[in-house]
Amino acid sequence: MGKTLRETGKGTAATAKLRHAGLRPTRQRVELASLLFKSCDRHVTAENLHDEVTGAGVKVSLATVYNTLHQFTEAGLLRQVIVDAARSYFDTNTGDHQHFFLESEGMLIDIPGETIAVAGVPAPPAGLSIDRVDVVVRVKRT
Amino acid sequence: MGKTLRETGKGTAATAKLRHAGLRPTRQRVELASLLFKSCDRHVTAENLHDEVTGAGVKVSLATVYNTLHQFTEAGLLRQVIVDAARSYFDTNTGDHQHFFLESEGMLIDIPGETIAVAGVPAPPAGLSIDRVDVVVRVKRT
DNA sequence: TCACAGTTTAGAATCATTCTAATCCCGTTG
DNA sequence: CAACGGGATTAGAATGATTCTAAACTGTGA
Repeated sequence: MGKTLRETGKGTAATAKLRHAGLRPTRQRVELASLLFKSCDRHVTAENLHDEVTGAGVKVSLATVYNTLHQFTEAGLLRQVIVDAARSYFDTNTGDHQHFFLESEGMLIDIPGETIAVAGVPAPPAGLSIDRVDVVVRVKRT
Repeated sequence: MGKTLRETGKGTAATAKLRHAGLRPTRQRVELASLLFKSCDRHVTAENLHDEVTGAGVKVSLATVYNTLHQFTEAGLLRQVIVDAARSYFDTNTGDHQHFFLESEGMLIDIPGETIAVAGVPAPPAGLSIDRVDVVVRVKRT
């Protein structure tokens, strides 16, 4: 206990990632980035991540978690997934892919980008261009 | 002014639709159903529909609009569309189809069901079955 | 080390939506 | 046709996620 960032090695990777993204590596951002990017393909909500970081004994306000999630998203480190009217999810996988969504448990599962093919998307109405195509496979317990 | 439901002919169609759905045709529900199903392929939010019915000089509370939208959805008369974290949309087209969504203006546009083909959806994890596949084509002004 | 612009934060504020409990009214019964 | 009973409506409070505000704090370049 009482280990510093340097001692745990937490800082290095996360700090570099933040600097690359043009974000000042503050204690809170480094802490959150460490949690988010330690493992791959994570799906978190603000509340969710706040509990996690708090549970790890680190003091970060919920407002900062919201701010940080949005900043990471703008910086291209995260992607926001809209599948539930009740809350927003953030996905550490920013590449081309889709999702299974189990609403009853708020669970998201990645589907690799090459797996699903969407054909026949019509040209959008005049004056509009396609930003991206989202596919959500809604599932339920059998 | 001062026309009754019978005189305007509003009641008949909407009333029948409500009865079929097993919903008691109250003044508010008939009024809302008339607005919703007068034209095809409408996309409304609760606030949205409340303004419309209020603007038409009919007094319906926002709570009732919410209740009614959910009841209509459960009865299969409407379908809820989740594309925006900020609010819920309800679609009078309950058939198989997808959407263009212009977030900046909260505008939804139907894409007929046969138009888009989604191939390669993997089998869901054990214990889960597919409920439905939603495709949202997010567009922006050019 | 200093200063300052960018950050964090507690708490208030906001927004959509839901809940509550009282009142109302549709449809049936007598 | 009036009474009744249970579903429906409603105003207003409550909720829950998210955002805002204004003050306190902290990386970072000089």
